[in-house]
Amino acid sequence: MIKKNKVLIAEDDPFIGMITKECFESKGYQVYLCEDGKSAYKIFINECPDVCILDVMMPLKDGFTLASEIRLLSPLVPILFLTAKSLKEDVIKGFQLGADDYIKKPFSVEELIARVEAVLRRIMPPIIQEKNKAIFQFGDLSFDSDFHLLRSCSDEIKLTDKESDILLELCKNKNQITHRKSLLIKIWGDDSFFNSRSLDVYITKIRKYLKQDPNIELVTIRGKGFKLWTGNQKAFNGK
Amino acid sequence: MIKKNKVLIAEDDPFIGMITKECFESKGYQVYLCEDGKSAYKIFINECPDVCILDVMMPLKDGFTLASEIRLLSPLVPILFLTAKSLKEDVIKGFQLGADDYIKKPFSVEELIARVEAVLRRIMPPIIQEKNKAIFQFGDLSFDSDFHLLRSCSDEIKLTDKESDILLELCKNKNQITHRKSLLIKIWGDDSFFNSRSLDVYITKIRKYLKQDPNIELVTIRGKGFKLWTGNQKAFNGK
DNA sequence: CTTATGGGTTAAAGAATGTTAAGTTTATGT
DNA sequence: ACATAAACTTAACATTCTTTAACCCATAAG
Repeated sequence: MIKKNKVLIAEDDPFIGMITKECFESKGYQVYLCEDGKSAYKIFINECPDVCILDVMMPLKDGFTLASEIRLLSPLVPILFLTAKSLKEDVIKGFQLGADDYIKKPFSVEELIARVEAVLRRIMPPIIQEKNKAIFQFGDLSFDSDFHLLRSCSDEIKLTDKESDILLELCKNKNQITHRKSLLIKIWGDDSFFNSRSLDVYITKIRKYLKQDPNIELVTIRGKGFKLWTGNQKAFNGK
Repeated sequence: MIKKNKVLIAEDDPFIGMITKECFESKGYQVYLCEDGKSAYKIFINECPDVCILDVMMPLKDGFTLASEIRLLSPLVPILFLTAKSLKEDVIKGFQLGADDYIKKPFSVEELIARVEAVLRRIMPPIIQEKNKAIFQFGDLSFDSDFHLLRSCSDEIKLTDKESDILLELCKNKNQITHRKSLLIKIWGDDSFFNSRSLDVYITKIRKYLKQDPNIELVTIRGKGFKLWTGNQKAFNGK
């Protein structure tokens, strides 16, 4: 399981705070929301967030002061200011305090998230981006999508790129439908006639591999797509 | 002697370009200014700037296209967009292309510089490690790119220039993909058919050298490029 | 029951890459 | 400047992966 990134949001406008929190949560972040600088500082100490989004004008302790205190504790944690103050001098001051971005209100939450992710992308070791360690288990088989390996108790098959890409999509939707069109777009970029036939060829190949475990079925849903079905749900002897 | 940071500025408005250039120069940067996307690409290849500031709407090649071409060549160089297009969709698109910032016109040059420096501050340590570091370690091997030496505990191989150049690029992107096209352009200057075959020959040679350590793999990513993979990632001890 | 359509399967063609060796160029020592 | 070895490129052939083609069957609609 991938560790959630923690975001500290210090914003005294409850409406903006709530909306922002929800959007970040829907993207899979762990959000810590507070409405003043002092409690933000406490949260920072307790939670060690991966990124801080600070309003500049806040009760008890303003964002600039808070940022400089945070910088003392952690010289590297990303800080983004979020503020209505758009004077050039304020922006410059924000960056001098070691900020990574300075976003003027009103702002779009999508843009804020894009900016946060731009910073995170910068500081995350590339390994983490690249390898999200995706190993799927179904029936007696396990599929390591990073290494394109399909393992059974008895042996191990190296899949080709396309085979692996397609199986990955199917795994992501295990026991649910994977739409033909969405597969085509994700793997080939468009859903032309030939690519569609190509997909069928790969489905045949993948079925051949999956034959190893008779409990696994790659079901066709005519006119819609495919479903990777791991029938034997019941034989779940508590692990 | 501190090396000047090189800034590529692609901006078709001569007035904005000039002002910006002068400001960066006064701050001690080496500036490469051009007014269209095609010449920007050429400058990028020749000069390997430390940061790129790209206008989105430019003659001959737009900033988004240019950015994606640059990303192929260099997955890490910071890119900042500079544009009058402030639609939310455009901003998001910019960040999706791997941009580090997206600045809407009109802007203050001081703010631009502050933003560039915020990004440079972020990446400086790794850049220095990656760019100027002459010695790479992976597995049981170490590669000294200055002296073209590949060492293992037992012996030492002297690589030829091309072998070394290619291995250096692969090392810079250790555990990440190195695109075939980017290698061809960086090493040969163009990606013709014959150079491409030549590259394959070198890959074979390098693989032979790397065989000394079974944990190191030079994986091919069909249709994309290669990845120097050093198996022993040893966990990621959090923190 | 008939037909059009979507899908299954296999084989062959095509494209990308791997490998080795034979040419060609470049650098080096004399 | 010359011979020579090393470095590099081109060629040829092998292998692997992907796409196209051909033919078949199953199912839903009329």
